[in-house]
Amino acid sequence: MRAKYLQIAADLTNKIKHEQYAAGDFLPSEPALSELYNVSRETVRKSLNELLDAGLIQKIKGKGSVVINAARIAFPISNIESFDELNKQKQMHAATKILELKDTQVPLTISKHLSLTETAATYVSRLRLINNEPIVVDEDYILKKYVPKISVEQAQSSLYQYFEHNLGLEIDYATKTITVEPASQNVMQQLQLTNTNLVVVVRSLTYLKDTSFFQYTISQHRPDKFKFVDFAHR
Amino acid sequence: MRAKYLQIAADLTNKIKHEQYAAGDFLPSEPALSELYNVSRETVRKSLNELLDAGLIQKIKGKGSVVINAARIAFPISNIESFDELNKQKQMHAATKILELKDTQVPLTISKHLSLTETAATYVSRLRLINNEPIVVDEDYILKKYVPKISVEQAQSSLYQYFEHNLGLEIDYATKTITVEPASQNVMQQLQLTNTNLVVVVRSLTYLKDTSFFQYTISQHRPDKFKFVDFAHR
DNA sequence: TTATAGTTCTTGTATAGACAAGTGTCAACA
DNA sequence: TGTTGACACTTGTCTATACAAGAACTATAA
Repeated sequence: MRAKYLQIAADLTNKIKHEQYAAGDFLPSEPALSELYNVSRETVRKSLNELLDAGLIQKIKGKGSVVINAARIAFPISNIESFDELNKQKQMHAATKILELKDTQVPLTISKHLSLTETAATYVSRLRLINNEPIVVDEDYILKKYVPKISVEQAQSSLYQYFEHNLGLEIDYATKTITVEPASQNVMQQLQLTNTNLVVVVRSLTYLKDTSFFQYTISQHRPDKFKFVDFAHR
Repeated sequence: MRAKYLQIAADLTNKIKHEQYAAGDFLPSEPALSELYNVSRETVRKSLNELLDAGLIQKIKGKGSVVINAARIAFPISNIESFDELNKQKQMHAATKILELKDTQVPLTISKHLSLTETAATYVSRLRLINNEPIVVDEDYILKKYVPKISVEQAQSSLYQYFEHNLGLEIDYATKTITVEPASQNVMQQLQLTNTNLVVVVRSLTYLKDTSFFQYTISQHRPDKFKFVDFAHR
C-alpha cells in the first residue's frame, strides 16, 4: 500500500496531465483538497510538495497553487533529442551493440577518490543506436560485490531493470558531470564522427540506498544528438 | 526572522561542512535532534529534508541519517570548470565585456511558444572572460514589463543582483536545456575558437514568484571550459 | 473619489501525539 | 549450535490544532 500523499500526488499529476487542471489554473485550496481526499491538510501539503519538486505547480503564499504551463518544461528549443527521450517515443527503433564485456578493476581515479576497499568490477562497453544511427557509447564499471556476474544477454537489455527487479538492488542517487572532450579514435569511429572530434561526456557515480558506491558510468554522446533538460528552483 | 527549520538546516549544514559530523557518520536521531534544538520532531524532519535535497545526507529507514561524503558531490573528474565555479574561487580574475545593448522583441520562437502578450525586451550580449581568456557569450532578453531600463553599468556587473536587490524582483525557477551546436562566425571569433566550431549552448527560461515569464538567456560556452554538475535522487 | 482598516480567504510554520515499518540486539528456546 | 522471537531503537506516515503572514476584497471614513 503506497502512502496516501503519494497516491494523491499521482492523482493530481494525472489530472494536470489530462488538463482537468489546466495550465495557469489554481488548484483547489489545501483545505478544499483536504476535504476532497478526506485527509489532513499536512498530508495534502506533502502531496503538493511532490508536484512542486516535479515542477508541475508553483505555490504562491496567500494565493494558492498554480499549474505551471507544461510547455514551459520540455521546451523544444532545438529538435535535438537525447537517447532516453527518443527511447520513450516508441516510434524509434533503439538497439544496443555490446562492444566489450570483461572483468576488471574500477579506474584508479575513482577508487582512490572514493577510498574504495573492494574494486573488482565488471566492465561493459556498449554502443547505442537509434534507427541504425550510432548515438552513444556507454562504459559501465559495476562492482562485483553487488553484481557478481553479468551475461551478454543481460547487457543487451536494460541493466537497471536487471539490477532492480532481479537482484533487488535499490538505487538511491547519482552524481553526474557533463563536459565536452575530444574523443578517442575508437569512439570517433563507433559514433561515425567526421566533422568534429568532440563528444559530450556524462560521467555518473551511482549509489545504493545503503549509501554504498555501486556503479561508474561514462557515456560519450554524439554532440549533435545530445540534449539535457534541467528544472531548477530558486 | 527565518523559520526555525531553516535555521536548524543551516546549522547542521555548517557542522557537516566543518566536519563536526564527518562523512559516513550518522547524525543524531530525529528525537535526539528534536531535544537538542528544542523543537518538535516534525520541525527536525523539515530541516533534514533540506539537507536531503541538497545531497548532504541520505536517510535510511530504521537506521538514521548518514552524512554523504562531500568528495562524492563535486568530483573533479576533469579539471575543466564552469564560469560560475571559477568565479567563486576568487583567485581568478573575472571580467565582462558588453558586446551589445539594445531594445528589441523577445524571439518569436519563445513568445509564440509561451503565448506572450507583451514582448518588448532589452537585449544584452556580453562576453565573459577569466584571466583574459574568453569563456562564455551570454545573450539575455529581459522583458521591459519588469525591467524598463538597463544601463551599461548595470549590465557590466551582476544583473541578478540588480534585479533582486534594487528592483525587488523575486526569481523563482528556471528551465534549462543544454545542447552542443555549431557557433556563428561572430561567436567563434569572440570565443577565439580555432580547433572546432562547436559550442555548448545553455538556454534558460526564467520565471518570477508570480509565475510570469521574465527572461530568456542563451549562453554559448567554449566547449573546453564547460562543466555541469548534477545531483539526482532515485 | 481616494485612502484606510477590517475581514476572510490563501499558504507557511510549528506542535504533540499516534501508529506503521525497517533494523539490530540479545535472550530464550529447540 | 543455530534459530526464533521479543524488544528497543530508528525513520515514515498521518492526524488535529494553532497561529503567523501574504493577498484580495469590502465597507467605512476622510
